Amino acid sequence: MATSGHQGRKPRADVQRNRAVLLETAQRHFLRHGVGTSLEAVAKEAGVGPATLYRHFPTREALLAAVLQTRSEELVARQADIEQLGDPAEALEQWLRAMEEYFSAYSGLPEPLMAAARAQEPDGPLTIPCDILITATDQYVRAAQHAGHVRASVQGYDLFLAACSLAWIKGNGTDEESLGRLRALIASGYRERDTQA
Amino acid sequence: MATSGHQGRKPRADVQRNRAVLLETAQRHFLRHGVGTSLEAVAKEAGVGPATLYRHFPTREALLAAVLQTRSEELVARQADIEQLGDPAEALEQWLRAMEEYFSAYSGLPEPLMAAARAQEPDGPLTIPCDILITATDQYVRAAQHAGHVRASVQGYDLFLAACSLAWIKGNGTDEESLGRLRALIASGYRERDTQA
DNA sequence: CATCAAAACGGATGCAGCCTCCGTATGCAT
DNA sequence: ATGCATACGGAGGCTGCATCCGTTTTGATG
Repeated sequence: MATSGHQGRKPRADVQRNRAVLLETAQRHFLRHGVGTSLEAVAKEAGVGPATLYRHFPTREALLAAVLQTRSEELVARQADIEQLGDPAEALEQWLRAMEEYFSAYSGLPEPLMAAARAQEPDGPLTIPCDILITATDQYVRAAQHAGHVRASVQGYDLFLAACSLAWIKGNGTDEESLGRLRALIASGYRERDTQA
Repeated sequence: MATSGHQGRKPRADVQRNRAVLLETAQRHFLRHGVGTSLEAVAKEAGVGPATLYRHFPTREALLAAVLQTRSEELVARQADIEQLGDPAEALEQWLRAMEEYFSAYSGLPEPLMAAARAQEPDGPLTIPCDILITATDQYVRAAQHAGHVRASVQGYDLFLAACSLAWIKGNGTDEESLGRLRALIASGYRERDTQA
């Protein structure tokens, strides 16, 4: 699959190789140092000059989007699992957890996500992926609402924001205990009160 | 009052003047460009060299703490108002709003606050102020719990985190509508369910 | 296999911001 | 008025970002 389709031209060999090694190196650096890591360092460790990195990925956001692309497969896989259980409330909960973990992959990731989420026109490389996630969340929310498990006032976007926030908090070093309590607090905030088990 | 007390030495005149103008200039720059603003620019506009700024405030965090110090008076004033109303639930809610607005004063403020909040030893200039806020929040929470308005599992620290998150979200440009919904969601998350209002 | 043009590479470079060193100027006590 | 401690601030080293341009690599063609 990769970039998919057949372009008008055939891609050169080293281009693909450089792109691949850049992506892998960037992912490791993002993991270790957060998304704010030095792009020069990434280029150097990838064995290419800075210009090559910028040629492949014009902005830090573009590089980030490309790295996330590979990770998003996990999320899709999770979606398959989630949709197999019939309970919409449980599905929503698991989906939110999946998103939160996805957002927590690299420290500093929530910031650009938030920036992309509020962008109206798809000007940034992250805008489309974000919109997809928000839309997906909204569907889970609606399903749970239809089943009477989630309050009517809640929107998918709200819970996307909540997941982003949780990831942000986690990324800033908060202990798992407090994080768990906050997660529970949010859950009991969006759940319908008169749930008859 | 100022730095309070009587030191072993007497402070020089220009020192105090520089400190004052630096604080005022920094506040304006923080307001306009966020807490990540260029410190060199602050120094230049304050009419002093970079070294002077760093001598007065060794780190960005120190400068930030000093700037916040002046702002914290508003918060104290709010506390007086809040404690006058007898309803603990209402008091907690207003306190959380006050904190959120305080945290939203400058864009980028929540990050260092979070960093300071989890620090064990008071190594950072923001650690003490943060602990004060957390303790205060905990008192409001306990009062509301005692009155049966807030779930027993909730801790002050949790709501401090929540306020921080809301400020962070607001600072990242989210519209007031979504923000309001999320705020309501959190509120109905920490409130006790069987409130016989 | 030799040749060639397009495409990609990467070092060099300019810029901005951080932070520190050290010679100089300033303020305060005497 | 003098002297000394104290504070000042420009210069400079460092890191990271982003771009330009001479050189190299690649793959297509004869």
